[in-house]
Amino acid sequence: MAATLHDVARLAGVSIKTVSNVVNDYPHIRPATRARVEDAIAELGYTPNLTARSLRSGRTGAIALAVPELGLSYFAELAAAVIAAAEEAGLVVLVEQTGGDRDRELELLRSPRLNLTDGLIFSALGMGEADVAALEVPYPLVLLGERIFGAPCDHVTMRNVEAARAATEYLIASGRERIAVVGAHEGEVIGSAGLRLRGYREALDAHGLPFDESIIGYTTLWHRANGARSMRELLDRDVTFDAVFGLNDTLALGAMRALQESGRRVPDDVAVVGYDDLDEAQYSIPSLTTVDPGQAWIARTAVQTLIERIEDPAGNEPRLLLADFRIVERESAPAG
Amino acid sequence: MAATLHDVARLAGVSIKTVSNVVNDYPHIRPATRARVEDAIAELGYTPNLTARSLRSGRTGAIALAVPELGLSYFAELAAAVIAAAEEAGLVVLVEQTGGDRDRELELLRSPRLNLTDGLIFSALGMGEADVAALEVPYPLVLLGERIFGAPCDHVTMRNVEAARAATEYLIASGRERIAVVGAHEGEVIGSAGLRLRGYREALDAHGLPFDESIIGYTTLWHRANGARSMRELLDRDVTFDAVFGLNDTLALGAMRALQESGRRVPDDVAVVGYDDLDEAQYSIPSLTTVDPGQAWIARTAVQTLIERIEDPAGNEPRLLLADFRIVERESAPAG
DNA sequence: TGGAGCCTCTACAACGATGTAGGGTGGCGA
DNA sequence: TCGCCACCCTACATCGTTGTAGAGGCTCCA
Repeated sequence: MAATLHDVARLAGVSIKTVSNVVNDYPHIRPATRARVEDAIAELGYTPNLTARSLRSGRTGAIALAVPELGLSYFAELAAAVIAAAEEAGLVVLVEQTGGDRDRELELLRSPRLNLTDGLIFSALGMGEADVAALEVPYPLVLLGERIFGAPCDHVTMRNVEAARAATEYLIASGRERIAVVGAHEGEVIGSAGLRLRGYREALDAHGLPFDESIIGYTTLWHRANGARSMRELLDRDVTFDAVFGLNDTLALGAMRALQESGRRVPDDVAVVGYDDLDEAQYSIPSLTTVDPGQAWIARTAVQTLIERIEDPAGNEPRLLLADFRIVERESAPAG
Repeated sequence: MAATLHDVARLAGVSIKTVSNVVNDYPHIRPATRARVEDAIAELGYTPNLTARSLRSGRTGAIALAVPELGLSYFAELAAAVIAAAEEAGLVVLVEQTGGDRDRELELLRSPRLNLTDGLIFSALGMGEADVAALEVPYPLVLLGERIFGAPCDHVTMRNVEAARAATEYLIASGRERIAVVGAHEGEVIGSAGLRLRGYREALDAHGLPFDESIIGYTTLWHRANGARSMRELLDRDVTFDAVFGLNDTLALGAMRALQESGRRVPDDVAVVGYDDLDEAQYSIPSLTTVDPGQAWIARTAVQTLIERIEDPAGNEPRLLLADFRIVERESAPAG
């Protein structure tokens, strides 16, 4: 069994509290005592039991991160950034996958498993405005994503509408007029899909271009496979378009794949723009023009904000923090 | 503050142990008592404090997973599979990133942070045979990867040599004779790179083909960017080859990118085979022929094995468990 | 009628750490 | 010489839970 304070104390001939004081750098300890205790610690290979410390202190030193699925590159990169930021702050990260399923998300928020952690960074995908009450939880919570605004907790996210509008305007500025969309969600207005589609429509409106339902591709999960399938459906419809806005990079990459299979050249026949700036977007053929939505900043800010909430749960009013974005020009859609 | 057993007990007018018994489905409780306790639990919204339970029971219900980096798709997909398998067993997963750095790996193995968990699934990348002693740890440990064999712990991994040999033989069978490699590690023989290179050489030997150092591309981390860079270096050397074996898919995808940039057609001029069968390999242009190394099985087996070790730490001798592999034929290298 | 044995419940100790209160030292100034 | 204070250390209670021992009441059979 692992050594405890008790074992060390007995070996060093002091009380357990003195050992605890040595471990925690309490100043008033005679150098001789300290040395004796440190020797005993080294001899027994003592390390503090974090579970016991947690029980006593009410802090675990761990935070939870809930994402739909790590198999989706966007969330893998998000998790990587969150874990790195947490590590710098001395925290470890417990990762949960919800599958983007509303019921599992709601269940997770109430799950007692979370009390192994000091707080939660929660990327919602299935919940909607109606579930806002479920976010009123008795632990520090930072919300990511865009399903819900006006939540009773801090919210770190991106400027979806503005960024999607900018991406669409970038295509328009390069001379494209029939811009298809891949990845829209039927009837959805509150999630990434709805907001990005709104930005797209705003850009069309601002430039006097018509919104044409026949070049909007609908899908469910934003997988590569769905991007390719959605594009094939558009191609089968026999409509014309000279550009595609993929509502995220994986969709755009899948769509690009389907376009090229069908004999279209990218960007000559059809320009393609994505959204997320995944690592992979640099290495596709052609490389993908996309929106960098500020994910690195989001991860750092989410961790930072959660830490503030943990240290001061009452704290300020819930805040809404928005990342800056920028268009990353690559081959799939050169600037006009 | 959250309600405790004590609060529930007072409200229901019973002892805390009785409440504990209700919570834990101990059978001998009068229905009337049980109902009273359950009402009190509902009224106070009591949930058990897992930290206290952990301290008492010595189990946390969490396991740790250490990988080099979630930004690498292979490890993201591995983590997704491990978390899913753990969830089925009622465990949560704490994810650590080591960056593939030997010192950080060694530090992690000794870290007291791990005692928030019941055990560790450890994917080593920087450590070598010399560090085998560091794997003698006082907690259940399952090793992944191939840096170290003969470790004093269970080891779940893949048949690197055989699979790489099969991939190379697949290329040879399709008529290729000058097969370049991307992703070799200078002088390394014990890691994935060394083992896969060995399989490659075995295949060449078995078919009487010469091993030619001039068509071996060396890199460090297996990023797309390094695959592309390594391929550009090969192209600059002005050597000839009619196939490329990327030691993993991301390298192969980066290499394919560089090949096409230089005007080579894949697979007509150069066939490309990868290793890992990432989701992405289905959607590249052309889609990537690759080795499915049995990752899903590895994830399930690692979790299963770790659970067995947690339940019976003495248990059997350390085992070496090897996944089956298969070649997945796609466009980048059609069968001959 | 007197145990034996089950059912239902309680009191207490323990997991390993830390906060609080307080008990001895010794030095120093009055 | 006394009292005060700073220093060093200890004893004990506590965090919220579960295991152990056992108390009391009941049924049932001899």
